[in-house]
Amino acid sequence: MENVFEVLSERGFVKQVTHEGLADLLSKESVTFYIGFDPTADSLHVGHYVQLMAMAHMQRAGHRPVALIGGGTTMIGDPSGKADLRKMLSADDIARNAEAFKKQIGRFLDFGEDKALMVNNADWLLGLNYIEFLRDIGVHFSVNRMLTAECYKNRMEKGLTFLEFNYMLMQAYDFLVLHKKHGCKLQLGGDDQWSNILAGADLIRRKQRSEAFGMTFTLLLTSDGRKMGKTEKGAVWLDPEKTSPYDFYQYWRNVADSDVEKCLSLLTFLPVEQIKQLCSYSDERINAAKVALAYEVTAQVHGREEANNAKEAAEALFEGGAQGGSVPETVVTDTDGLLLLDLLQSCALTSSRGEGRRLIAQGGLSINGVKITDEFLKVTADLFDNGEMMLKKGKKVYHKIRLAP
RNA sequence: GGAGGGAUUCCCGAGCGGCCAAAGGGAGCAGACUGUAAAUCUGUUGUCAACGACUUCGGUGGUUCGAAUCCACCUCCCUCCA
Repeated sequence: MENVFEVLSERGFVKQVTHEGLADLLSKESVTFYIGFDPTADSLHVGHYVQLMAMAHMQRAGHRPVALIGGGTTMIGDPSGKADLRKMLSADDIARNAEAFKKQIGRFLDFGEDKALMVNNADWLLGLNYIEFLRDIGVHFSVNRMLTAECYKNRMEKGLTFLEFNYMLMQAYDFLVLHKKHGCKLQLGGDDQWSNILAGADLIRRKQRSEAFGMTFTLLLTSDGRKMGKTEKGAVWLDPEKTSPYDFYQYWRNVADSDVEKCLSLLTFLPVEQIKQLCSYSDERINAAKVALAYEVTAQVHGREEANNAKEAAEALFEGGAQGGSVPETVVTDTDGLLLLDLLQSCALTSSRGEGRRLIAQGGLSINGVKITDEFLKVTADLFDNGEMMLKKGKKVYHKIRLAP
C-alpha cells in the first residue's frame, strides 16, 4: 500500500497529528476517515478544495472517505477561529446549501461501490434529546478545558454564546456516530478544526474505549497571511455560476510568486519534482508555473474544456494570441441611447455611475483596445465588431459585450 | 438587577454645535514601473450629467438660524459588581 502519509507530508498538507502510529496505520490497512463540510453558503470555495484534494489523495491510496455535510452543525455555527458570531442561517437555507454541497463534492470523489460515503449530520443531530444528550455526551466534556482551547481565544475577548460553545460537542458526537456506524477511525480537517477533532477522538476513547485518530491540514494562506481565495468581491467559488471559469483561472494565474509552489502541491496532482522544477525560477519564467497551476486547478474543478477555453482566452487577451476562448460576457439587446456608464454597471464592472466616470477620467477603460475619454459616451453600433465589443477595465479585467440580433 | 463606557462612511479609528461628505491608517479602484507577480510612487474612494444638489455618523423624537456633535427615550455591545 502506498504510504499516503508520506505523500501528504511531502506536499505540505500535514499540520498536526493526534498521535504517532497514524502513518503506520495508513500504510497497513484501508482506513475509513471523514471530513466535515458545513454548508454555510450555496457553494464550496477554495478553502474546501484543499480538503477535497486531501480526500482524493487518501482515496487514491485505498482509503475510504466519508464526506460529511454539516446540515445539523450549521444550525449551531462553528466559532473556531472566527472573530465574531456569524449570522444565523435558516433551516431552509441550510438544506438548500447542503444540496449544493452534495452535488459539488460528488464530482471530486469516486462514490462507486462503497468507495466513499456521503452523510448529513442533520440526520442524527436534529432529533437529539437535550437531557439525554447532556447526560450521555455532555458529562465527558470539561468546561475548564474547553475554555482554554486555542480556537476560542478570540472569542474569550469578544464574546462567545452558549449556542456556539456547544459546537464542539456536536462535532465530537459526529465522529462518535461515524465511528460506530461506519467504523470511521480518522478525522481530517483544516487546522482550525484541531480542537474539535481532538474532542471527537477523546470522546471515542472514553465512550468506546477504542482508538481514533485526527490530523489537520495547513490552511491555505497567502504569503502575507491572509486566507487564500478571498477577493474584494468575496470568495473564489467552485460554482461556475458564482465564479466564472475564466475568473477562476485568472485568480490562480495571478497568485503571488511566493505562493505558487504551495498552491501547486496542495491543489494539483502534479508530481512534486515537476513542481519544484517549475518553481525554481525567480524571474518571469515563474509564470510557467502559474499557467500550470491555473490550468490544472481549473481543469479539475470545471473540466478540461473550460480550462482550455479560459487558457485560450487569457492568451488571446494578454499575449496577443489568436482570438478564442471564453471571457465572461453580457448580452445586450437594445443599445439605443444606452450610456456606456450604465452598460458598465449592468456588467458589474462598476457599482455606480460615479465610479464609471472616475474610471474613464483616470484612463482606465478601453473598448476594443481604444481608450475611452468621453464619460458620457453612448453605446452605438459602430463600437461593435461582428456584434461583439471587448471592454477592458484597468490592466486585466476583460468583459465581452455581445449584441443580440 | 446595579454602576460605568461605547455604537461614525467597506474595516479600524479621529471628530464632540457651524470651517464635516466627515482626519489618519488599512482595504479597494485607477495611473506609472513590471513578468497578467511582489514592492514602490501618484491619483482616487457616498449618490447624482456634479464649481451645485441630495442622502449618510445605532433608532426615534426634541433643543437650535444651524447637530455626527447638546437633551430625552429606545435598541444592541463591552467592563466592573451581583
